[in-house]
Amino acid sequence: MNSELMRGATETIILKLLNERAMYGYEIIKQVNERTDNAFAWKEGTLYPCLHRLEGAGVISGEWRDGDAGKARKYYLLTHKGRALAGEKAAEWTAFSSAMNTLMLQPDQATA
Amino acid sequence: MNSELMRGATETIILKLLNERAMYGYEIIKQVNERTDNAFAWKEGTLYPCLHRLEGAGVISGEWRDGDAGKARKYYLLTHKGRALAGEKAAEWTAFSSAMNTLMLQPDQATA
DNA sequence: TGACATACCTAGCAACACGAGGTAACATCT
DNA sequence: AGATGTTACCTCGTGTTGCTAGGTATGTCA
Repeated sequence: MNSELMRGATETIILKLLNERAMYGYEIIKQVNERTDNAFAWKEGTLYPCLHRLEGAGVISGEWRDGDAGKARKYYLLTHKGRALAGEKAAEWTAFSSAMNTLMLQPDQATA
Repeated sequence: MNSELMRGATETIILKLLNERAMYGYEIIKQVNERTDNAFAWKEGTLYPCLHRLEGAGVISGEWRDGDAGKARKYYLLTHKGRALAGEKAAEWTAFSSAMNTLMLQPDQATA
C-alpha cells in the first residue's frame, strides 16, 4: 500500500477505533491489520508516535491496566475533545473520498 | 480540506486527468478545483513541483504550444510508462479507499 | 536454554503539500 | 498611458509525519 496515502489517515483511524472502545497500542495495530486483511500493514513506528501526539493534544488519554496474565497494557480512551474530533475526522474522510471519487470516476480518454 | 490526506493523492489525480487528455499546469489546477467544487483548492506550489517530479521520472512529457491568443502553455502528456502508472495509481486508490471504508463504516460504541 | 510473541518506546530519515514569493504576457478600464 | 487583474509559468523553505531500524522487558512454550 502506498504509504503516502496513509498520511492524515492514521489519526482518523485511531480516533475511529477508540470511538468504538478503549484499546491499547499493540491491539490497535493488530485490529487495523486484521480488519483490512493486511492491506494496511501498520508497524509500531507508525502508531506510537501518533498516539503520543494525540495524547499531548489532549485528544486521548492513556491509562495503564494490568493484563489478565500478560504484561501491563496502556489503554487509550477518547477525551471529550477526542470524541468531537473523531466525528470531524470521519466527516473529513467522507468529504475527501467523495471529492476523490468525483475526479477518479470520470471516463478516460476513448482509446478508439 | 485536511492537507495531509492530499498526500499521495496529488500524483494520482494528475495522472488521471492526463489520461483523459493533455492539459497544461494551470488548467489542471482549475479542473481539480472546479470539479471538486473547491473541496480541493490546489495552488501552484502543490502542482508544479509534482509535475516536474513526474516528468523527471519519465512518466509525463511536457511540450510548449502557442496559445490561441494568450501566452504559451506547457502541455503535459502521459508517456507509455505514464499510462501504466495511471492505471496502477487508480487501482491503488480503489484499494486504499476500500480498506479505509472497511474501518470507518463499522458501528461506533453504543451510546446507551 | 532458546525462540517467539507480546508490548512498550525512540531517533533519524525521506517524502511532499503548501505558503510566499518572483517573472512575464495579455486584457480591460479609465 | 497607466493601473489593475488574470493567465501562466516557476522555486525555495518550512512543517508534518510515516517508516526503518533499533532498543527494552515480560511471558510462553518446546
